[in-house]
Amino acid sequence: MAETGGVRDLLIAARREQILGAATRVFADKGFSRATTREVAREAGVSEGTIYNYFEDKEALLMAIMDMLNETERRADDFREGLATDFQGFFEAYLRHRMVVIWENREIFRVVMSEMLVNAGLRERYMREVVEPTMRIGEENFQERVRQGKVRPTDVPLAMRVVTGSVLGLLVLGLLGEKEVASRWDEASGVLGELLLHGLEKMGGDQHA
Amino acid sequence: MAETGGVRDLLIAARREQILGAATRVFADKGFSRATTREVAREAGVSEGTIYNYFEDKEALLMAIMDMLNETERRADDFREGLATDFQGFFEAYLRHRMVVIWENREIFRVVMSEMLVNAGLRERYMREVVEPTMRIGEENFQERVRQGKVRPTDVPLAMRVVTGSVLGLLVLGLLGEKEVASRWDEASGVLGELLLHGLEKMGGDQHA
Amino acid sequence: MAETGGVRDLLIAARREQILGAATRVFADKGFSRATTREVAREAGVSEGTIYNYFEDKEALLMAIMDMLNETERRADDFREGLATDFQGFFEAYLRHRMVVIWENREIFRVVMSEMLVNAGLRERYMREVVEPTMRIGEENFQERVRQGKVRPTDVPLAMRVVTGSVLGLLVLGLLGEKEVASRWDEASGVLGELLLHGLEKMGGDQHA
Amino acid sequence: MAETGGVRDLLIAARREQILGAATRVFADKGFSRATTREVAREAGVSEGTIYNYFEDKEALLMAIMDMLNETERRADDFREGLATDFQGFFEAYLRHRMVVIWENREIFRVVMSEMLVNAGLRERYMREVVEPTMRIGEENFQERVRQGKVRPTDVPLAMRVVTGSVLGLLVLGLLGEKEVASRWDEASGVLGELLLHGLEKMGGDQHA
DNA sequence: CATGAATGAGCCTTCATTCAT
DNA sequence: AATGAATGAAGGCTCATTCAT
Repeated sequence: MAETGGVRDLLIAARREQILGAATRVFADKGFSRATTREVAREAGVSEGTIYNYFEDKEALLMAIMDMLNETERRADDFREGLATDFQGFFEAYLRHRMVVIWENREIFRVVMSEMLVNAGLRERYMREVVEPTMRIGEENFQERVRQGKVRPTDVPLAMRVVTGSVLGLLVLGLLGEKEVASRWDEASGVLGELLLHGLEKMGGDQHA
Repeated sequence: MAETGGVRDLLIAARREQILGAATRVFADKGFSRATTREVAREAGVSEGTIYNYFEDKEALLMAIMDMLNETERRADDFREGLATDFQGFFEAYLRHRMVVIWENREIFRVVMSEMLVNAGLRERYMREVVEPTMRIGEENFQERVRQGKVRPTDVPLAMRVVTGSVLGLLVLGLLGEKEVASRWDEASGVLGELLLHGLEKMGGDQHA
Repeated sequence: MAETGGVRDLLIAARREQILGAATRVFADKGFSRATTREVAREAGVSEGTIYNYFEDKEALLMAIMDMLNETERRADDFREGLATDFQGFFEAYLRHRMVVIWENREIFRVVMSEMLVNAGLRERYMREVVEPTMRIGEENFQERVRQGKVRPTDVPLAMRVVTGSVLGLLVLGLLGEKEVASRWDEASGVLGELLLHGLEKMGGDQHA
Repeated sequence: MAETGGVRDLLIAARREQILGAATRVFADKGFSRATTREVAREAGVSEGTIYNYFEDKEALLMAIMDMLNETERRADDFREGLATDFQGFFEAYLRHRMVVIWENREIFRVVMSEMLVNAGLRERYMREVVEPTMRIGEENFQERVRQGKVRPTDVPLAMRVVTGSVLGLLVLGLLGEKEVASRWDEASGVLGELLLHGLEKMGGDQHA
């Protein structure tokens, strides 16, 4: 009986995933509001009624998609641990990892970001649950690096936002279909790391002159 | 008679602006699809029917908002001209200017970006009309700077996207309500410029060690 | 002053006709309900507001068109007078005349008939003002012919309807675009007269056997 | 399972009929354009949305009503077969039958005819699908009768239109509410047959004199 | 649990009519 | 008298949600 329940739970979870995946695809294609439950159902291969056995309403689908994104972020953050020594190495590896994970989940980002931009409630929830914790941890790390003298003394909070934002901005460019970014995503993290670490300007000299 | 026509044209243009402003506010608040023409009309202080005397349909409102953004971008680009000498000075001034303009038009960006993320047609039009031309000009500029030896030799196309993306990403963070970015936008361009020019890493070397 | 008034009246009448003609064309093309006052105005070469200086509302346009048809019928009826002698000659001439007049006004019939079929009020008014008087006069004429022994004794009221109906039916066929009827309308009155006077059946013959 | 499907199909067909009947009544009463889907729904005893589960749009209701009429005509035409001998008997029986069928479906005719008069597309479809085939068959029949010497040599195409038109005209008179025709429809076919077969004119000849 | 027909609230849009110029 | 911008009521249609099977 317990095992039957276990199997059933697995089936239920699988069905949920199936519907959620379909919803992500349809929402990404049409946008949340323009997407219809009918099309989500067709894409998932179930009837419209079935969706309501797994989700309270259409909005709950969006929330569940957002939760997937939170999961992703949280897992990605685990990466930060145990990387105490080499700053440049850490930074580049971190960027690379984050960008890989983000790109894999880009369609989820697409849906969630599109809605967040025009939905204050969603936005606040995302900021509170995802961005703020991430920022706080990042800032601490950052501050520590400054204290260690590894990083140029700067406005840590804003620098943190610049780094985060530059990754986010590349993602957005990619989601908008920018061809260079979309086709060379893997290389982009290297260039981004290089710029953020060493800057554009050529060493040795001619600046300010 | 000519003046009457002139006055009339002004009134018509003003009415158009009035409706377009209202649409921008409502769309930014609710999102394009959730926004109703009724609410746009109320916000604009006209009747619903009047909207349709100035715009073909609801989608045309979105397109007109997008056109405002195109205008903005085009005017901002004029800035690039006549700045041939000091790279660092040019770059910082350019960033500052772009960021001011972008932030002033942030609600327009909010609406357009939200829709573009999930509307392929809009996206392609924006890429073709705004992003690609901007990128092309920027790349040429960039390339020239590299040739002049002012800028570290790098992957110019991707570096260009990184710079563009970092501005875009800060904007998105601000639009998402990130408090640091939103409240210190003016300072952000300085930090961004510093990072992009000189990098995070402290000079004189302990990297890799 | 009186003459100025006369000239003015003529201008007013001409403008009325202009609008009414435009309305007839547009209504005939789209149907009363689908036609818009805007299109009537454009077709008439006036502004929408002007229509309302000449007609109470859109329905009044329809009523005025119907009145044109009443006029037509009344004038056509004058024909009946002073034709007392030869039945066959009278009948054929009458048919020919009626059919010419009807065909000339077919677009008016098109509009009015289409609306009457689904508008009880209009229908009743038309029956009362046009059909019933016509029928009454026709029946009297008919009855007299029977009394004179010129016409086969028959059910005069129904025979009257059959004659009227056969003309009406040809008109409807023509309005529906039946090519034979539409292209050979002038010949149709002859064939109709022949059939109604002498019948299809060959004389001297094998009927009933 | 098969039977369940059968029952479901029957229910679906019944629901379709229910909506179509309601649409016919409402359209006949108000005209297609003035009729509202809301009123059709109320008349059918379903919700407005349900209409759209069975018909593409409001126009599809009209088309389906027209199809009912096509069906009717096609079934009525079957009558023509196997009636080879007595012309007068055939003709009278044919008229009687056609008129009964037409009168039974008069409200369908009302709706369709009203729209056809002012809708070229509908008109052409009806001419092509219904009138032209009917005319062709009728003409052949007619021609054969002439060849057999049963029918006075005449302009067969136009004579065919006269016969068809006279039935159509009586229908229109009836639809317009002409009391004699409406209340004595059954007798009308007899009078019509008599007139079309033998004509109005008294035999034994005072014609032309 | 799955289904999909039924529902009806609500949206975009049209258009007859008004009225200030 | 002519104009045409403004109005807002009303209609066709969509779609999230419910529920009987």
